[in-house]
Amino acid sequence: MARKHHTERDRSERRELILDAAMTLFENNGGLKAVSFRQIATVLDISHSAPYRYFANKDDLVCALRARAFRWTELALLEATKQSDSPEQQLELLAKAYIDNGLSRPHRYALMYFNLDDAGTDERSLELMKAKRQALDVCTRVISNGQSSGVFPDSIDPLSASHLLWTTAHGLVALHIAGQLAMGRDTAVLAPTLIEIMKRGIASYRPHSPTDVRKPVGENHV
Amino acid sequence: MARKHHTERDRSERRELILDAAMTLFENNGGLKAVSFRQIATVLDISHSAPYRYFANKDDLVCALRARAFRWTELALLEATKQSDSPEQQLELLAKAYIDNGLSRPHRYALMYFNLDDAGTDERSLELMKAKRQALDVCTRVISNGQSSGVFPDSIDPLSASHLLWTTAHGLVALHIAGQLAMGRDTAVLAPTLIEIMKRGIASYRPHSPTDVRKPVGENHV
DNA sequence: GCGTTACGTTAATAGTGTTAACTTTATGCT
DNA sequence: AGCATAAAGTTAACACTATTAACGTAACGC
Repeated sequence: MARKHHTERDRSERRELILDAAMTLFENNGGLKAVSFRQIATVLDISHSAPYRYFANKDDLVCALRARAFRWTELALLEATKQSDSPEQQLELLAKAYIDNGLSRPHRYALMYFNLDDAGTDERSLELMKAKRQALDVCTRVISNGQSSGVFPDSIDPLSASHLLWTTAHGLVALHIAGQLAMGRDTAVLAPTLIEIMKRGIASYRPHSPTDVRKPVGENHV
Repeated sequence: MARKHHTERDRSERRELILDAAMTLFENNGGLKAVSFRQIATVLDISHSAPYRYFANKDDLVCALRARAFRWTELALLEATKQSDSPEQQLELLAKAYIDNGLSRPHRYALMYFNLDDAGTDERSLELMKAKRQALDVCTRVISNGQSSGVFPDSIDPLSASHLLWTTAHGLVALHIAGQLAMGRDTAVLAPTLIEIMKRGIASYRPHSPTDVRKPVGENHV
């Protein structure tokens, strides 16, 4: 029974309702396997093909779920940066928040990353890309602020630096939740070591082309 | 029609045949979605439930596939180390081989890692763990050799160092093939930067208490 | 030769994504 | 007001999937 429609707001409300149900199924049962149009329809008490009016197919729905997960990540990162005003501490808090978030919610983390991107150009893919970008920007801004106030060396641009940190943190979290890092070594020990090494590495890093070095960096930073 | 049996060799031969078919389906169609017992049975001209005599279920079969992928990785890494006798060059070759391998075969890489480990204790899981461990050991040996000959600092134990390098390389490859690193930054540029930073970081790294890191750490979980 | 047993087969169950054809219903227009 | 329209929802169907049970069959050890 279609109640009301034609208003764009109502449509997206129902869309969100479907996503809510899908995300609940995902979180409760731990995995995409438990997320099916039929299960969603059951909990929402609608027919199993009704969600197709809102999502072209399952990939489309999953894409929206992933965007949601990235938005939650952004919120967690934003929350972390509010705990301090010092860019240096903010960066540390950011790393900690990111890693903790990933380790404590492995399925959600896998939802975001364990998936070969189809690199679609439709609306949903753009929404996903935007969500990813906004999460990353939290880090980029902190680095940018730190460089402006002279706390961080500006031998590397903020976006590249963000990508480097993201890459490093992702390696740690992804390997851990994939069960590869449980071979006697503990992630809790590996993480600080990795962070320490990255700090020292970045501090002493100079790009290959000498003209790019705008500011000499000392080894005694950190 | 059962021809011959009771000989363990024949049984594992047929098992390998099934795995061959599964892997071919996987590689050709790019993903686990195309790997089904029925498709395997079709190409092998057997009934769709025959493979169940060799694999308890699909997870079991996939587990065996993953072990295979790790064994191939080990072979690629071994091949790389043969290109040089210097541990320093070997480590560089290792990193390059690992990254190239992952980037050029994203689906196979995803098969290995994009998957939350059930941490099963059955025979198949042990086979998988062993394959992983043997691949990692290639790196551990190179580092160990380098330390013995004084080329690498021994401020960190070889296994920990291997994990660190693995983590770093995995972050790069995993993020790239998940499509997250295609935002203007090129992985080909990011990779050398990351390697450079890691080199500098490890070179200047000193553990907090020198005896701490050289010993494996117990299972204090996060 | 004969029973055991692994191997293989068919049939059936239950669940999935997806599409098509149909019905309902709220809305905007006349 | 009434009516056409288009969105939303429904049912039915198709073509897959994993998995299991019941049933043959052929090779091996005895």
